Formats: sequence, C-alpha cells, structure tokens
Amino acid sequence: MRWSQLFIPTLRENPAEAEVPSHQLLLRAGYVRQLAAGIYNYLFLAQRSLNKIQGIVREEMDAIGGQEMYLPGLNPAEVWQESGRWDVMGDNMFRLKDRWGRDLCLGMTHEEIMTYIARGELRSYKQLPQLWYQIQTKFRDEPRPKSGLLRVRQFLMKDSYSFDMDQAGLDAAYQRHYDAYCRIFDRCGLKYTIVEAHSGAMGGSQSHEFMVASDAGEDLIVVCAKTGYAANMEKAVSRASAPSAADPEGDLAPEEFHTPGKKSIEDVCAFDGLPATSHIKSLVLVADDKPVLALLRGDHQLSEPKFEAAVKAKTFRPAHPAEIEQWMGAEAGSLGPVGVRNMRVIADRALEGRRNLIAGANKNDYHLRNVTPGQHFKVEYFDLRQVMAGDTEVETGEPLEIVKSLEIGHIFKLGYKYSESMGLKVLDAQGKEVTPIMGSYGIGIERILCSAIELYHDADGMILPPAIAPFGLVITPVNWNDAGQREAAEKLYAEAKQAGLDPLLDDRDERPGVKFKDADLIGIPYRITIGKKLPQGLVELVNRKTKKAEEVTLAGAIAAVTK
RNA sequence: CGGGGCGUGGCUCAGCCUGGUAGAGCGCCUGGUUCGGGACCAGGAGGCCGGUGGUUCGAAUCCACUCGCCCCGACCA
Repeated sequence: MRWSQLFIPTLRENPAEAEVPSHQLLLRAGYVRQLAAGIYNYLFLAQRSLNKIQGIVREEMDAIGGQEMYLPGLNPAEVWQESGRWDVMGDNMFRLKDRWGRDLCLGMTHEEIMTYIARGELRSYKQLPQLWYQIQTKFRDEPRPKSGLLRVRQFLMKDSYSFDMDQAGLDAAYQRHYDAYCRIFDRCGLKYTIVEAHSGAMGGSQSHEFMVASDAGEDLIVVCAKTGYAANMEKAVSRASAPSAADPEGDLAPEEFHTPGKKSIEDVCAFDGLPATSHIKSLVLVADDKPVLALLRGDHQLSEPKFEAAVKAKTFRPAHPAEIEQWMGAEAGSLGPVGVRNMRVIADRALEGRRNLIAGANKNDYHLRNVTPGQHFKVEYFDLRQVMAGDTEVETGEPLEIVKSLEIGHIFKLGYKYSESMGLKVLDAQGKEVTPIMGSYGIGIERILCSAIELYHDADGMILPPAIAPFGLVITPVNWNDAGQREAAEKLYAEAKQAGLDPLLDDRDERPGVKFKDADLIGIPYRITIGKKLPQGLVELVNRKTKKAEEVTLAGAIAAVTK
C-alpha cells in the first residue's frame, strides 16, 4: 500500500498518559487512540497486526480440529443466572436492560453460551468430542483499566471449549491445546514460559498459563533457570532460605519480656536485635466461620490460596480486631501460639524443627522468647507461605527467580462445572445419561501484540516479529521527486507484492529523516532504501532488528528479503 | 473503593502561588529554498483554559461542587 494515502498518525513525543512501552509506542506509532478509560480505537496499523495474529490463531485452532463460531456479545441474564455467574461476576460484568426492562449483559467469556448451545443440540456420545471456538470481543468492567491495551474493558479473546465423554478425552483436548498454543506463540515470535496455575474460581483440576516476562506484567511467576521449574505465585512451592541467625541451643522455657508499643515484626526485631527469621508471625483468620491461627516465619508472607487449601475452607477472611481481642486476649501486635486452645493452630513448614523463637505473648506489649513449636504448643504443618526472593527449588535446591509476567494464554480443565449446572447430558453407548466433561482455553489477542512490543522495542520504536507486523517490508525512496528513484521504487513494490511480502511503499514527499524515523517507529521488519547508489544499480536492505544495512542490487533486492 | 497526580490549540508543556490583552516548541496550511536519520526562511490558521455554580468591577488564575484521564493500592473468570 502507499503511505501517502494511509492514515498513520505518528507522534514525535510520547503522550503524557502512557507509561509502559507498549502503550507509548502504540500511541506514538499511530496504531491506536483512546476513546475512554480501557476502551481503544484500533486504527489501521493495529487492525492489520491483529488480523495477522488472528490468522495464526485460526490456522492453529483449525489444525487441532477447532470449529470456529461467532457468538453474541450481548447476552440475556437467564443464561448467566443458570450457571450462577450472574451473581458471582458482580461489578465486573457490564449489565443493561432492554426496552422491556429485561436484564442483559455484555459477555465476559462464553462458557455459558457454548454450554447452552451444546445442551440444546448434543444428544449422543456419537456426537462427541466437540471442539468449538470463537475470536470475539469480550467486555469486563475492570476496576482499574491500565497500561494501554494490557488491561482494558473491551478486548479480543480467542476462547475455545471442549466437550468430551470422559477424562481421557478431556486430557487429549487439553494436550492438543497446549501444543497448539506453543505453535501459536512460537509463530508470533514470542518468548514465553508455561506455568502451572491455580484454577481459581473457574474450578476444575488442571490449568496452565502462558506467560511473557515483562515489567509491564501484573502477575508474578516463579522460575528456576537450572531445572526449568515454573509456576505462578499462587501455586509455586519452594525451600525457604536458611534463618539469618542460628536458634539458641537447649530446652529453654518461654520467658516473657516487655515490648512496649512494638507491634510489627520489624519493630520487635529492632527492639530485640534478632533477625525476622527468628520470629514467629501469628495471623488470626476466620475460615468458614471458625477461627484459625496461622503461623509463619517472621519474614514470610501468607499465601492465601495455600491457606485456603490447607484448611479446606470455602471462604476465609482476616479476623476483625474485636474478634482477635476476644479470642486471644491481646491486640494483633502481640499474638502468639503459646496457650492457645480455642482454635486450630497451623504453621508453615519453615517453622518445623526450629527452636527457641520469639512470638507474641497474647498480652499487650509483651512477647515471649524461647518458644519451640511442638514443645510449647501443638501445631499442624502445611505449606502456607508465598515463595520469596532467595528461596530455592524444593527438589534440587537450585535458586528460584520471581519474574513479573504478562498472561497471554490460559488453559483449564473445567470438569463438570458448567455441564452440570446447566444440565448438559448425552446418552452413552448403554443408553445411560452422562454429563460431558469440559475444558476452556483462552488467548488474549491484543496481549500478543503488546507483549511482542514489550519484548522487542528500542529507543526508535517497535521491532515487530515479521509474522505479526502490519507490513512485511517498507520501500523507502529517499527522494520521491527523483524520477529514477520513483521508478525503481514502483518496480520493487510490484515485485514485493508479487512475492507476497506485504510491502508498504513510502511515496510521501517527505525528507528522508522523517521517513526513516517513521519506518523505525511503526516497526516494519525490513526496509529497502533507494537513494544515492541507485545510478550504480544498488539499493540498501536494512534489518529493523539488527539495524544492519547491506547493499544489494536493485534486481536482487526482493530476493534478499525473502532469503 | 482508599491514596496521589493531572485536565490550557492536534502533541508536549509554560502561565495559576501574587486575578487585569491566552503563550512557547513541535505538528498543520501557503510560498520559496532544500533532500541519507524528525531541514531552513517568510507568511498564516487554529484555544468558551474539562464542566457548573460562586467570590469579584474583572477569573485559566481564588472557592465549592462535578466530570474525565493517569499512577499506587484493593480487586482481577
């Protein structure tokens, strides 16, 4: 296409509202413009790139037997009420009423609608398995849209759903998605990590997230460079670092000491001169209406998902200050496990085998020293803590790293959650009704573009992987008014089109500097510059990524790009 | 929802404290000179200073309310 006729509104300066690189560059390079918080207009370049991404996704989904559908974004309330998610989704769901006052919502995801279709049509085991997908706009009323296209209220998602007769069928569908996702992200040129994930409110048994390391990310994952271990924060396990100071020897008896006004572990450390690792952190939580005392090493943080799993609670919350007073006889700053009989006491494994530690005395402004778990109080051990910097891999002791990452894909074994709640049943070979088992698999389309930009950019702009760049090649005659250059440019342009290179011809009457800057900014992988050496039959091929330029003959230029 | 910041030509920002003619750079338009990394000269267009109400002879500037946007936190199938 011809640049002079296109709408590519590049900016010289970074718009003030943009902070993360992908947001800045999407705006500066004229890919997108904001309409409202978390709502963006995708202009010409963004649309081209997103189309290419969707093309790749489509090919790979089709290759594993996916059948593409197009489902409504506007949904009636009833379907969501059946699954119970009309209430569960709360304020995250956009809701509206039609002219008759009937409740509708904008779809956040499509488990319900897919299950609704399946329920109406699938009758026999002979019709299974099915694998359905769509690439469609989703709406979520995010509490805080941010970071450009990374967290928005309207976005594109590829979501697929598998329906199988049994666990083995689901396992196979899951594995096919896992492999297809790898091919998709590989083809899009991304570097990613696959982590085991917590299934969360989706329910189900197994789940993996596809993550791209980036400071713009919102999730933390734990990886081991040596062993390849990778998990998200909710699920990651580790070996704790050694305590900073050795425990005092001997069977010492707990001994009260006065700690006026020292509430936090930090305060008490400063007061008694011992490191946080020599202290016990005591948290009172209320799990399914029953109080639980959770103990951690002073420097550790409670992992809420792990706590939830340990006590097998449906709901839990921190205890209110009044409850703590009532149950423990002291305020939150002076709590400890010694003498606690009215609630379950659980501790993180990092406290197992420790001796003579510091804990609250359950008496305001007093702590105890020489507290030994198992000896001075009864306790059950679980893995309760969040992995922290300095921890090592459980099996090998190799160092673990905590990496900020962006989630670009997520696959779930859903199980029977939706098929059961919505009454999807088919007859098996024995004529018996069975409930199919489901899987759900998502990819954030815009996030692929964003993470590519986050991964690949420099001071001059984007460096998009060829497969997802809006154009494959830009042809830049240095002076459009030079008849010879113009002619050569037209020739290369026609040739490049022929070769399927998806070329962009910069036929603008602009100075060369402007053309070079713009080409770099919008991230086209290759540029052919037609300039001073044209009389010798030479042009220049520039690689956007390496910035290397090589002289090639006019006749051989297009071949040089494709090789 | 809690905390912080910001709304002034298309973009980046100054002016606001201390009220009195709305500014700069970039971009845009016209003409000319230029043409290998965001040119130069000359001329020009473009702004109810987010909105509403108040104080005042007079408000971009002071006060109140309100709307929007960004950041941190909470939240995040």
